[in-house]
Amino acid sequence: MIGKREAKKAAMREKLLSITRQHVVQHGLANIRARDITAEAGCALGSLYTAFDDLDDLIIQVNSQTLQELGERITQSVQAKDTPADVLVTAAVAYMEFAYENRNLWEALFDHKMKEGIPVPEWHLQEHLVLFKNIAEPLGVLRSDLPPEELATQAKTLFAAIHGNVLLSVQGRFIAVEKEALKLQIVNLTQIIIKGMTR
Amino acid sequence: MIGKREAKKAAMREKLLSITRQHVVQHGLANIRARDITAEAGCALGSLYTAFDDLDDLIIQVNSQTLQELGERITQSVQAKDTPADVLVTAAVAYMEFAYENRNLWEALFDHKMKEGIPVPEWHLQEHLVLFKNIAEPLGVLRSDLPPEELATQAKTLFAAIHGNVLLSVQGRFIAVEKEALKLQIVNLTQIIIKGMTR
DNA sequence: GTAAAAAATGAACGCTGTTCAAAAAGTGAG
DNA sequence: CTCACTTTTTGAACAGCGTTCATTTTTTAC
Repeated sequence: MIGKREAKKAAMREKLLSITRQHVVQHGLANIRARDITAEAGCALGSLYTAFDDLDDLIIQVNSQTLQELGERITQSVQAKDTPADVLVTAAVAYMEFAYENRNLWEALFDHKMKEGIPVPEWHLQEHLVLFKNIAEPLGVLRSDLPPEELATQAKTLFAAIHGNVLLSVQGRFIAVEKEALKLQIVNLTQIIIKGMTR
Repeated sequence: MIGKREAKKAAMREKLLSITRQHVVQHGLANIRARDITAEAGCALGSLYTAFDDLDDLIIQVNSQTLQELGERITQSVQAKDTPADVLVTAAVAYMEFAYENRNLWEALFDHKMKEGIPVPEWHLQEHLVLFKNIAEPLGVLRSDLPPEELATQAKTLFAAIHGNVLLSVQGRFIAVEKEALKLQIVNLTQIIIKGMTR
């Protein structure tokens, strides 16, 4: 009976993680409580701290999952597209749709702040790069004249522009909250920027 | 000696407000504590709750001030500009510079969340409209063919695109943190979108 | 079977925003 | 000025939070 400890520990981590994820989905990041999570998991309050460093750690794990799913969703959406412009518009729409359909998970990605002085672990920062993964390449096809560094900057600019629109819309700030209206807006903006960038 | 009560109450509000504002400037929204504010004001903890409804109310007052200053800054920056494109680029740069030079105040505008179930007061939502005030008009000159409603949508899209870039940069997410680099990026993006929108 | 190692437990700690009974201060009439 | 009344100030108290830690329980290896 070797490895029973590790198995139980891994099972506990998984249980706490999935419960936390579901809690974020249903009640949002702001309503995550250590006591709620452990109560629902049927374990003691302290067990959370043998499975994870602290709540920040636990939430980062949730966000890590979300980023992976988001990345897969975007990658999958651009599979059948052939023109670079098509890829970019499709990726932007996929991003927007994911945010809209998984509002609380998506908001947690950007609302979560580490406690004072503790930096976000490097491996998790790296995970955020999936957000550009599908942008830099098609943009490179459109602008083969640009040096890689400049291309990366433009890709980030494009992403940030789309992100800003999705953000203000999902938050219900100023912008239309309706999904279809936002989709049109995102397609419109993406095309505008592509045209502007490839002139 | 009439109105001494009102005067003291107003003075207390002003004192707590300015101290809170300074605290946000120096330590950020996340580090605002009722006990710190009242201690620095030299009054009892409970006094905060006769001057303001709660911490959310106090923070909204700070944000209200910030929005007013931000609005004035943008309005002032576009005074001498004559072409619509010039106005838009200048306003975008002014927005970015304000965010950069008043990072904590600016972040508080978008980081602050009301407690569960309590909506942001309508008058404060209205204050956010200063952010477009200087966008819709010059855009209307460039696109006199568009109906007002469509124009408003485009203005919001433009603002959100710029906002997204400023946000990710100020947060140090992905994008360049250097001020001059961001400025170039903002000018570039704004021009791209103007071109794309006025084709 | 037994001793060492790891994990689970939940009471306790320190901090938070908010409340509220009591004390203090301001107000207006006589 | 005095006195009743109203409003504000006060800070102890409360409920809730994340986190810690001595104690107990479980797992491991011999």
